[in-house]
Amino acid sequence: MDPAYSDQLYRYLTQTFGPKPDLWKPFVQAFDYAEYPKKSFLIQNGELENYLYFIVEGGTSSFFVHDGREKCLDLWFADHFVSSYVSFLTRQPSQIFIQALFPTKTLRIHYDVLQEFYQNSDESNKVGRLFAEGLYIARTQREIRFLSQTAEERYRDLLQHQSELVRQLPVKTIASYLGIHPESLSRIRRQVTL
Amino acid sequence: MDPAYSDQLYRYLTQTFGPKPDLWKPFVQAFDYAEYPKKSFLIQNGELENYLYFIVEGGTSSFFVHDGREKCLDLWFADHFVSSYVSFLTRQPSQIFIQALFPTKTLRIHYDVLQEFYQNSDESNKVGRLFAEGLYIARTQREIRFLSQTAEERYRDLLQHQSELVRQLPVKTIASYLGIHPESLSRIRRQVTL
DNA sequence: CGCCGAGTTGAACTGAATCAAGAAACGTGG
DNA sequence: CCACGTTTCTTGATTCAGTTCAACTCGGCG
Repeated sequence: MDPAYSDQLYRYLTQTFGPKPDLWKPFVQAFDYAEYPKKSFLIQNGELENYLYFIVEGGTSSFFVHDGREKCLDLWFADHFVSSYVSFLTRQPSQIFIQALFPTKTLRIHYDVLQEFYQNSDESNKVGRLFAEGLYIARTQREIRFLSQTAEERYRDLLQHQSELVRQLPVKTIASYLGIHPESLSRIRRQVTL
Repeated sequence: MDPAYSDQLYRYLTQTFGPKPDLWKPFVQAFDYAEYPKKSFLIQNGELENYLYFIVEGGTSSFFVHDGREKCLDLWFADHFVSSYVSFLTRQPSQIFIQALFPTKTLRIHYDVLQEFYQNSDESNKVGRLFAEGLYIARTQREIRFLSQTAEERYRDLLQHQSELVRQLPVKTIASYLGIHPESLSRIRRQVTL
């Protein structure tokens, strides 16, 4: 494994959760490298999620399929963690797919290894707590947006705050992230662009 | 304070997070009693959330107001924790209201006191992690339901799994929890009951 | 060159919102 | 304990956002 990847994870952890060299050194060691070609799956519906992935490069979409259409729950890119976290936590089969939107490089840690950290290291539980709290906050904010904004408002906000993302990703992916169908986003784009 | 309330919290913690007498005894001590009349607010929009509440008796609705209509995020009843948790965690003003649906008795712990536990007790971080993970799972499941079911399907499921709740709460509260307006739930009820 | 997935457009449709009005239930004070 | 005013619930008519289905275009790629 390119040690630069480990350094990237180490830096991310230090910046996000504080400098804890005694924890981060063994923690980073516990990750192994995994690469996913564009459109390949980190996990599929029905499988058990055994990993928490740190995205070194690339990006992923988390979605489930209903009536043959993809329903996106979130998108994650470099320097973020991704996982079918409900499956990971509950040890139940995943309801969702996670797919690489680009060729994606990850460092991943196995469930059993993370549990060892939680059992043996006090600080790791604090990190786990902060991580889960962050996910909860993100989900709540998204729910508030869905309950209070129209699809067009959500699209305009995305354009304003994540315009690179809108440029790089296909319409169908953006539409799914916004909770609408590609045809609808296509119409919204005509309105908004003109 | 009625010591029975502390016992109830102690029992809940032991059953949910495991028997940890050395942690639970001082932890339960750190809560104080607070009572909320029906329709009173545990917290209002714009205020900073300083408490995490354990509901001893009664129930609450967490909602924000958009275009003059209440948008419910969740309902919590006896033997559960409730808080404007995003405000509590981020120390930013609350976007939401929490209102007592019935006369409601709570034990509540102050933010500063909880932080002391997190700093001084290793196990408390594990509990905080498990708690946040549980909230994240609940939010995710709710988002999946919203993205894959119609309002009528969500109502039927609620009837099936939480019929007492549907009986006890006003239509407008149920409607808000289902993400629709009272007029729409009224129409759905006509369909479903017949 | 031909094909195939991605994006766009149109027309009809649908679930739920909106606005308005009336009926029922509630609680509050006299 | 009743009377009154205020919510709450229901119903109807209309509108609207987004879906559905189908047809067509475009750009890339084998």
